[in-house]
Amino acid sequence: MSRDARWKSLLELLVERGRLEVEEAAAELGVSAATIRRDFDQLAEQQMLVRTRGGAVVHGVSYELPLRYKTARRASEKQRIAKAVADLVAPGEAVGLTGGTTTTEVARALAVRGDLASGSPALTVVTNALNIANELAVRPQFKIVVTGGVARPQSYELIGPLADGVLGQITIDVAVLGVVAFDVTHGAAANDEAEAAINRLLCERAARVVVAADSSKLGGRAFARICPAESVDTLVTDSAAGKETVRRFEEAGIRVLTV
Amino acid sequence: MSRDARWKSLLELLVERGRLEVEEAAAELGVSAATIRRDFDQLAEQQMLVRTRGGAVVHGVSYELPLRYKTARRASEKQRIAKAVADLVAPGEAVGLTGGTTTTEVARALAVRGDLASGSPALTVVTNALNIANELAVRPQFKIVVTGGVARPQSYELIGPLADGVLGQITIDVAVLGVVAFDVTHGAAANDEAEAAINRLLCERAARVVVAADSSKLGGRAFARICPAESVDTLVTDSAAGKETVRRFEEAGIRVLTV
DNA sequence: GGCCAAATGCTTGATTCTGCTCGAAAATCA
DNA sequence: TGATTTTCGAGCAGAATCAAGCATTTGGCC
Repeated sequence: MSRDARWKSLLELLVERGRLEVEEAAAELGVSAATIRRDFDQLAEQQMLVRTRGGAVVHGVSYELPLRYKTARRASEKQRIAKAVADLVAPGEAVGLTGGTTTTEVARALAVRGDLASGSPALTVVTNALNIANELAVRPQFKIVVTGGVARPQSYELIGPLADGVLGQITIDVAVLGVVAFDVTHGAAANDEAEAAINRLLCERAARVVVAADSSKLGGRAFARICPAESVDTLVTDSAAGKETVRRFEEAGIRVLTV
Repeated sequence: MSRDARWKSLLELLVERGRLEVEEAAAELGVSAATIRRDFDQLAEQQMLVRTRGGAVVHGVSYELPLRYKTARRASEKQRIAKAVADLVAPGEAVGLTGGTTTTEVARALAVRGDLASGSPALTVVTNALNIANELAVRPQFKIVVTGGVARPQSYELIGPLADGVLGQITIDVAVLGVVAFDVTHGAAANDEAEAAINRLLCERAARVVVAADSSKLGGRAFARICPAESVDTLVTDSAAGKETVRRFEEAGIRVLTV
């Protein structure tokens, strides 16, 4: 197991449990305790965790936010969804991407789309997600516009009033929303109200709104509402979505793509 | 199999799996490990992936932040300079970082500064460099403010009027400039006029201005001027800087640190 | 066909990583 | 306080990986 994979696993276990012992981690990952100690020391040097005698604890008091670091769940569904979303974008358009694992996959799918390969800015991408901007920045076929703002703690999303100001100055063709819940009556929702506010603004500036959500997100609710279902034009989800669920979305006037 | 086809396959496999090992890829494509290593190196140079020992990972998901990046020229000078610059920042301050390899090292040096370890936002970092924001975003000890704007082609710097608007709303304690040339009479300069404009704005919002430049940058000129030498409070450079050069900066009222 | 440049594969010396051992320091318990 | 146990840190050897150089092959071009 490479060091990258080991570090990733260690951080995952750590945010999940809050604290991790050397021997415990060594047994779990199948490496020696000495290696784990070295890993802990190196991660501690980078302030990714705090060493304790015999183990390590998460840095600071943030016992929350496990999701960003989890190995993406439902990876293959997400990739299929991402591919389908990418195909909804025409060359030359301006597309807005919110943060999240699904939208990150959309960004990657856009990056490998052959018909965008050449031509100067074949696509304009507007995003408040640092990781997406960072991945696409060096590709010559993209023009990347970043909203600015304050990074949400331990996350890659930019939020806050600074971002609002920038978004007010642009319009886009299609907004792709990564959501934590999407329902006909409750609409699309995010975990954080500031995040939801940015996403809402992005929707308002867009001619078309696409929600990318695997089937586990459908029909649920979450704390911060982004927009009502009527604002959404297209939903892309996986084929595990129930027939009844799909029908209700379609009755609400939303085009549903299942992949 | 041609190199193009090989690169295409490698990137496809990489996007699909997230990470790829040298031997694994060599076996899969039927070429030698040396070729794969060269391919990985070349693709990494183009920022299409991130090299790790024994393999490569998708660009953007690596935790191996400061370790693999030893490839930059004058790496050790840059790291010493970066360390010294980081020590000029007091806990709780707001520091502005422009783009560039030297300032990226400053960001990494700040990340490993022990006295910032705890306390909520121990440091506020304002930057227009996507790579810096991305690296620091997950550290709980930093509050990251991104200027927004359009990514400069093939680079990580955000530029343009959108960034101006955001910078106008904030002030910072210390601005760290990465420059391509710095001279007593010609001032500090960058390669690109839009980049210089952002850097200038950052200076104007700062109480203190620090220029981080290795000795090869001193005494030269470059296309786009950022600010006159009088605007700079401190210059941090390496000990290879000529005595006469240093003296002239000091006579201009600039504090010079050589490391 | 002959030539040149680029790409590929192989070898070698150096670097890095990992696991193990041993003495020292720290924590626990009596 | 003192004894015991656990953990740490450093050093070392083996294995894996890397970088560089060199020979061979491939492919284009005249």
